[in-house]
Amino acid sequence: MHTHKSTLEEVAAAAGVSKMTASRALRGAPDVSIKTRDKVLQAAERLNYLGNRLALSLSSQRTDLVAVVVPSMSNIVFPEVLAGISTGLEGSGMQAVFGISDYDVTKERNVIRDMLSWRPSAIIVTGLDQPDETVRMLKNAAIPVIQIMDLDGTPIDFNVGLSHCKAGEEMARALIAAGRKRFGYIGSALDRDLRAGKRKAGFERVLHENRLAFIGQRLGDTLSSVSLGKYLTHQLLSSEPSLDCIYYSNDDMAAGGAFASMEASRTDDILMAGFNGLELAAALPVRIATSRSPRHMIGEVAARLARGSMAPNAPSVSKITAFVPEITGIV
Amino acid sequence: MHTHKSTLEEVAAAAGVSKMTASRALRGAPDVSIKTRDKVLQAAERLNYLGNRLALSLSSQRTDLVAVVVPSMSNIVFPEVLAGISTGLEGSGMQAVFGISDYDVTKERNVIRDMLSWRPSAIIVTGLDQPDETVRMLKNAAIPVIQIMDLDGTPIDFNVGLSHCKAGEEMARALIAAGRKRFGYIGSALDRDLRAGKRKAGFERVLHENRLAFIGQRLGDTLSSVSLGKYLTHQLLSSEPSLDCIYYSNDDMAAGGAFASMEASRTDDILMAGFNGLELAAALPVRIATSRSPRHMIGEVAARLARGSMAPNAPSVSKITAFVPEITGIV
DNA sequence: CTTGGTATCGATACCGGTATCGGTAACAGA
DNA sequence: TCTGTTACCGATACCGGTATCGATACCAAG
Repeated sequence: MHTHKSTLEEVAAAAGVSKMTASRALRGAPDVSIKTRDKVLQAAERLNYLGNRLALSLSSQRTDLVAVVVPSMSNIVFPEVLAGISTGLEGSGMQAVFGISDYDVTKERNVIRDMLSWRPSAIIVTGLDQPDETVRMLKNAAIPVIQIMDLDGTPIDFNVGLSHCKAGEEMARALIAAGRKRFGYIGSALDRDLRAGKRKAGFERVLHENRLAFIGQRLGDTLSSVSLGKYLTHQLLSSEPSLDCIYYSNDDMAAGGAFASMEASRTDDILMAGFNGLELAAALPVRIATSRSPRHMIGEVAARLARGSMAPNAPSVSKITAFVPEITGIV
Repeated sequence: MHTHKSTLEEVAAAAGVSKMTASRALRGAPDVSIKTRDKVLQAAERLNYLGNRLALSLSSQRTDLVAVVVPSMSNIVFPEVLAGISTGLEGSGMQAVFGISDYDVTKERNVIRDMLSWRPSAIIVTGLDQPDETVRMLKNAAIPVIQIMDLDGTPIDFNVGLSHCKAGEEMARALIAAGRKRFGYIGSALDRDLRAGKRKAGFERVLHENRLAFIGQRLGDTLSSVSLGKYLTHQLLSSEPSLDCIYYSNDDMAAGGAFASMEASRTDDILMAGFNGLELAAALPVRIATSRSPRHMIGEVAARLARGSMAPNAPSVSKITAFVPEITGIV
């Protein structure tokens, strides 16, 4: 199409030195005189030389690539984790490569396999509920495996996140302490979003401890969304008007619930509770309860672990980094 | 850490054949007997063999990598584009690699350079306002360059998106036709988000054509968010109570505006207009106007172009794919 | 029995860099 | 003058695959 991609060999020839010397000069390695270095740099500039990381990585046996597998890109949660990873990797010379699993274990396995074949220096995956085969593959890769978001399970190497079970429990406790008594639940596709399921289970456990239970619930089968939350809330409110609190699978759904409560003029006697602590939640005209999950921070910590694993004198980092979500929005 | 990564050579040895034959067997290439193929496959299975794409790509001179550079991950727009790219690439054997530029041209240049050094088969970048140096680099890469989101400018190779100038113009025309007369504007960091600036410019042009102008405006200097939109709207409404319509840099900001209008009990006499057509916008308890941008579709089309560029018999695709955003929410 | 075609496989040369080690020149000290 | 360092540079062997071409075996046809 356009011009020709120049190689190190050509740069070396143009500078009148050997390939090896050119390589050293461009990398700023020692054993190169100033004069030679300048000659090479100029030649590289002139030829628009752009290194070839394939060759570099193959030769040096390190890719400085961090593979990242997340289940979805359709709500803001995982993109924020990715942003966190991106910041955390900044200045390290490492590159993140992302893959999406669509909450599908088979797809996840394939994505992970594809990523591993690039021989990344570390891999970050979401959750720790991978099937045995996937775990075997990950262990076999002989690189640090960083499992994020979830803490409820047995990690392979590193684990950064929070306990969704506990998050659900704490939210239930806080709501009960605030005097709520008649609970409903609204969620979507819990068979796929395992973490939402764990939150619900934790919530329900505490309800039972207090001789309570969900009076009514609605489960959607599509991806979570504000509209879905709103729609299901209207349904639930009309069939169970006595509810004074609804727990949602996440903040998107809860925001929809808040809108529904406004439309039904129920904002004063019912409280919606979600999960994530989205920016949106704080701006809503009606207060909703939520657990703030440190998404960006989880990404940053995961990135730091990936970087650390490259450092020769890796300080002994803790294998598990646990965050405790702060609950807000309960009057 | 764990086990040893096995190579093709080892698989070949274990199967009692040459490296070359093993390679052919694993790729399903011809010239391999069924019996030999099975032997190799079994050996590979036994050794947990995982191909090495670095070596593969270096040797075959094609990476099947699609580099993608987006400015941000902190609102849902670009993640949805990435999701679109991901779906569009599915089944093609191509892998997307993402980079974030943070709306910073210098950072964008660096990210692009880093990505190009992986020798991707195509590159997708956001917008067509790259500085000359970056354009030169992109052209020099000798791969198809796909510029997305924006149409207002001169593309390098391919262009998929919509005209933000026109989007602004059309929105203004629609709002004026609906009887709105006293306009305000609320945005944020327009020096960085060039497309939002173009929409504003288009909007303003039409206002002028109709002997109108923004009566008041507020510009934030942080990233756009619902809270920021709400905050600035409260400010603007109190200083310019006569407004009957506010144009926002995007839907996040406009949603914040909608919340502010509710809190100020102004929902009946003022209309908020945004851009993107977010899912959230449709669920809001108060209607806002918006232009629906086909984010997922843009990603899919871009991915298709990236795939097509690999096909030997590339059908002559149009260099420019233009979308016209549909305007909704105007009563 | 020779010839020719087909099926199957392997040897060798890359791809574009880096690691390693050895060589040369210049300069210091004995 | 001889020897030992140090600074600088290049030849060679990889890294782990694929492309290419040639070799071998087998079978049918002449």
